[in-house]
Amino acid sequence: MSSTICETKHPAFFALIDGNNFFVSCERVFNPSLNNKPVVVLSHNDGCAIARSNEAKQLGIPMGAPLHTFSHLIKPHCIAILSSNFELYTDLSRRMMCILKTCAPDIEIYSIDEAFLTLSYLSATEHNVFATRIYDTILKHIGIPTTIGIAPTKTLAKIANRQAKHLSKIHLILNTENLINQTLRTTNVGDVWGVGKALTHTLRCLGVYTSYDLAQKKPMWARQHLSIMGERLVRELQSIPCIPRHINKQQKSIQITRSLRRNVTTFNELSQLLSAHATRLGEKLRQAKLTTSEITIFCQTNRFSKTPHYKGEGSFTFTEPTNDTQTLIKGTMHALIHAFLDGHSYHSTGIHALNLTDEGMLKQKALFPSQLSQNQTARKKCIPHINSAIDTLNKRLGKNTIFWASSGIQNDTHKPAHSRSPRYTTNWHELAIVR
DNA sequence: TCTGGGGTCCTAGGACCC
DNA sequence: TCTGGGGTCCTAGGACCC
Repeated sequence: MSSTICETKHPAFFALIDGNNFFVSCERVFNPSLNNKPVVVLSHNDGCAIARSNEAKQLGIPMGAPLHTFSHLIKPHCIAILSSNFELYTDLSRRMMCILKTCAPDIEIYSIDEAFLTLSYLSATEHNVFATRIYDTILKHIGIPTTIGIAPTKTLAKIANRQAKHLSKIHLILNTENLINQTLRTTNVGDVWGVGKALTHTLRCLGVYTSYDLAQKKPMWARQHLSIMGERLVRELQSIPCIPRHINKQQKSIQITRSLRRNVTTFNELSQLLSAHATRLGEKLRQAKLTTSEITIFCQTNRFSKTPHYKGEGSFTFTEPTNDTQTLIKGTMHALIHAFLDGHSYHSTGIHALNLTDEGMLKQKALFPSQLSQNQTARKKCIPHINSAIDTLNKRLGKNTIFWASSGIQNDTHKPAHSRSPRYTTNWHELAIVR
């Protein structure tokens, strides 16, 4: 798609493009038999619904619903239940964003299925054609249907996008005061981006029910009653952009958490699970070229169980920032000693890496370097190569081709019950076969 | 039986300093 | 009896997002 970038700046408009029911749409790209059928994609461990087709939404299956709360609908309505396939979704997302990058010079990827484009180089009369072309291009090249909302601020673009979906339209452009007000009047304040349950309650107590009501408030009123977030919201609803662009912001934390298919009670089992988490953390850090200097881990019992809830936490600070798997595992084990309490039945575990810094910083000498023997120094130099070799092998030959013995040989705590679709676009062994 | 995972931002309040 | 005050920094936890 070629769009001329004009020298003359038009008043800024924002476009929000998102993939409809993204994970379901990704599944349908390679499995057309899922079209026009209720489809639900489940979270890790098949716990609850994280994506639903429109047909599944019409059956009343809410976002985040635990599988057992709608399992009675599966057979009578022939609902297709799929385990999540994040490798496929991430790859199709990357492809979708690549197309968007060719559509506009200024793109801000907001999530796996959403991106904002700044349209300051287009005149208002061009928005309609622009949105239609984006929709057509992504559908043709990726196979994902999208919805596009265009408005003077990001918050209004979100509202436009939401309203377009309600009206079963491909796009909605809010470019006049009348249109904006009309849309705000029919949008509950709780449906505004940034307004959650707590804020909805507060706003209702203050007599604010629709987003139009909120847009009528003075920014100072919002600051007094709702803090700086509220003021920002009011201004955005009044067509004054004030959500800053996030440019190349470095990631601040990485976490890996999992709930388990069966509870575990022993230190040994927990240590194996957390060792696997630490291994995954190492992979993620190295992939992002980051290091961490502090980790916290937790192990907790089932929040929904009637028995008293226990959450054990422990942390570990490294003498110097690291992304070495073995070092991360050692730190994790130290932290677990603090967190583990015998006598509990643990249901979920996690590791959280903080104080992330650029990998390049590793090259800086520590202020008080530890005295290492010649052997230790030689080993230290080998560490990045060992990690890199393991990462390459696991990437090429499959996850866990090589793994640390501390993670245990058999692990039946994560296995999903439903089937994951093939990784059509990222794994040679799982390519689609044309007959 | 069965209730996700990975992030960011903001604020209140404690610790600490002078 | 009356036990400073103003500032900064850090952190835990809440709220929110997809």
